Amino acid sequence: MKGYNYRTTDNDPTTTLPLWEALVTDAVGDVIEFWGFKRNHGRVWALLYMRRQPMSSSEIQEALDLSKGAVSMITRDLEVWNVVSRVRQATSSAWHFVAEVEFMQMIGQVLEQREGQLISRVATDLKDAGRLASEQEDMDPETLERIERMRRLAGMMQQALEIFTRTAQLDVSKTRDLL
Amino acid sequence: MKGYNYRTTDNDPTTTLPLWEALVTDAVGDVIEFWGFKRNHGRVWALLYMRRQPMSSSEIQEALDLSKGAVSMITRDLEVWNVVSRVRQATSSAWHFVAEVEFMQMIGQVLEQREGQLISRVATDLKDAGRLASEQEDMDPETLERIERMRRLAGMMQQALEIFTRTAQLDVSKTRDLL
DNA sequence: CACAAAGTTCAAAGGTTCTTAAACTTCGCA
DNA sequence: TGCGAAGTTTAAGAACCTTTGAACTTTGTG
Repeated sequence: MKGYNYRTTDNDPTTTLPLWEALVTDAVGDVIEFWGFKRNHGRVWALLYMRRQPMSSSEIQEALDLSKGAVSMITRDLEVWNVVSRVRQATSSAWHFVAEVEFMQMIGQVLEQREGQLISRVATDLKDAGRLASEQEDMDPETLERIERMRRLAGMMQQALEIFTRTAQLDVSKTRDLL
Repeated sequence: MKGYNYRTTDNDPTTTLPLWEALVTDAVGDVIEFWGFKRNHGRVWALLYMRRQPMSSSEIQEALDLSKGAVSMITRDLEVWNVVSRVRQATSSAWHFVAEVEFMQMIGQVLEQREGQLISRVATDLKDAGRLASEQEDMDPETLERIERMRRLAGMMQQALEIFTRTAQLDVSKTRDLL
């Protein structure tokens, strides 16, 4: 269990997260990491989601033990993905952040575009390979067929992933009131 | 475009793959890497799938420019996942490898188990977090509700991934004759 | 405008994962 | 059994990704 950061028994001068909050932020961090994002993207989102109160960069930094630079980069990513937004607080001149709730939707979108790029590159490469192979003399026609099959395999993966992302978003909208 | 390894114009003494084969193996390598496997798992499988002929370790090693140890480890993984099998050739005392065709199925299985472990760990952690939080005095009941919601979020992801893997396998069986 | 606080950037450090190469083990065969 | 070839293991290090920290830029305020 790596990276856990909880209040120790001694009276630590730095403000650390209570264990239950650390468990939640790290759990979300692990899930999001599985989907190819950074662990800290999930940790920051989860923290903001739990504390309704908008939090400043320095509060996030302290709570999750990150550097100033890391908080800046992570919040920018989350903002671009529309899962966090930046608000002004009357009491302070610094920006504060709040969590949006379309988390699954965001995962779906980002996966879909990452995967779209990949698949189109793969499709081009396999098309090129097929063309080059067929120009070859003494080329086994079965080999050409096998290249074609791999192309279909790639297409199938794309379809399957699309189904996944669509399902994820459906599930979310079905339970929108829950999140 | 990283890692491409194709025949250059000069007459290279080492036996390299013709460009079209390199395109195919690398394309499959990229796809498989996206799913969290190693690029070389995909490259080896694709090579074996294209050449029907069973290939020895040293042939694979030379064709894809891998080390002896790498070929040993990669073929072991592929064998464990049942996408490659080891056969004896009359002409040689060395093991030879052939590709099985249940490639999507394998991806689904491995993802499902990896993801199963993750989700069950996350579920426990969130349950613990909820328990600890509720033991806290002056705990906001909305916060408890939010932890509960994240637990459902994790469950939804599990479901969505299950749907994905099931769909992938369905797609495969629907087109079994194709691959 | 000037200063301080907030926010951003990026080279370098720190981690993690992958690959290699050499030592080691196993296998097949005479 | 003994030898060479085949196959496996693993420690070292290469490659890759993330995070840090310090310099730099921007913003807000007196």
